[in-house]
Amino acid sequence: MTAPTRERILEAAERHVRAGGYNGFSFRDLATEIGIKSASVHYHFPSKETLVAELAARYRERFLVGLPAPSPAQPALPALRAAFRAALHRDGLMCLCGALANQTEVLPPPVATEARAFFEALLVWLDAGLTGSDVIRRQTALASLAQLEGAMLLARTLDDPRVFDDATAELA
Amino acid sequence: MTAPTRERILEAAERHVRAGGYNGFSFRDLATEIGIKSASVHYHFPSKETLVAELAARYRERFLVGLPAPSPAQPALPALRAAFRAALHRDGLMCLCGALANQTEVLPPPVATEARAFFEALLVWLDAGLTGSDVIRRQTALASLAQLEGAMLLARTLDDPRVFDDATAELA
DNA sequence: GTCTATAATTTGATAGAC
DNA sequence: GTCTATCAAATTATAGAC
Repeated sequence: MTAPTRERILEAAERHVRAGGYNGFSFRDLATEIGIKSASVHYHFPSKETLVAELAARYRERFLVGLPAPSPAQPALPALRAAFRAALHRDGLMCLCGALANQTEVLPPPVATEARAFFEALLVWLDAGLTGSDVIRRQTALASLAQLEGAMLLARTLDDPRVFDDATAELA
Repeated sequence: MTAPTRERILEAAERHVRAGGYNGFSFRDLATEIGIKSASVHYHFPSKETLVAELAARYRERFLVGLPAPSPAQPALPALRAAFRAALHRDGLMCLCGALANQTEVLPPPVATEARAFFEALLVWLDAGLTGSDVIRRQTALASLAQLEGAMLLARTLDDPRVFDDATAELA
């Protein structure tokens, strides 16, 4: 009942990126953790760049699938807050794309592109679920997304998940 | 009129950490940039851990000195927003402690401690400048700090400094 | 204070056997 | 698919000459 190796690699890599960013782990770390050799990791993913780019794309897709369709019955901000909260509370780690976004300058371009796409997708989703003028919707979307990512960051540094709840109470 | 070597090392290191976090640069990078050898960097700072911990402490002290004393005439939130905005616009980089906070798990403990102290100090400063009940002041302080750090992160990933202004317009 | 030289380890990656 | 073996480069750090 163990997941296929490729999947276990992605899971281990996700934990590591969310904990320490792109440069915070090695192929050997992943290999040791799942009980294989680093050469076997390279069999599944030719390079680190490839692995993390796929990881970020997968994270974005899954995150978006988990969001409800925008509707008056399901206000956008509480729904997005719940999604971020779940990501933090499930394993106490940063948002994967937030962890990457923080180091844009040292990321391989394909990885930076994927991380950026996560935020652009969320801004589009938010815009569709908000009301008001173009300017107001844009500012609200950016402000909310900033607050959610920042709240995860604070909760991580201060090592207290309740910090997230307090920092985003107004969005609930 | 060139700054002393020790100071130039700190400046180069600050740029690198703010761009790519703790693992995003090496002593050789710093050395090459300022025109010396990496062994000379070790003369000024025995280890990378020492260098970055001092860097974070210095960043915190300077940041706090740049903030006005809390007073009714100088509302806290716009003042803090201006300070973060200046840090971003001066060189288009992340907050140093935000860049570190994002990788708490892989930081040497002394560095993680310094990064954390930055946020604790700002929360104390904010609390003194806000009004309302204990709970309200705490939530407002956390929410504002989260929004400011997140806005810097978004501005970096989306590569557009105006994103910060839009994401924090309500704090002005 | 800065250099050359170098040690010890880690890293991303490849070749080829099984 | 996974392994052993290995590589070239990079990284943190030290010793000792100048």
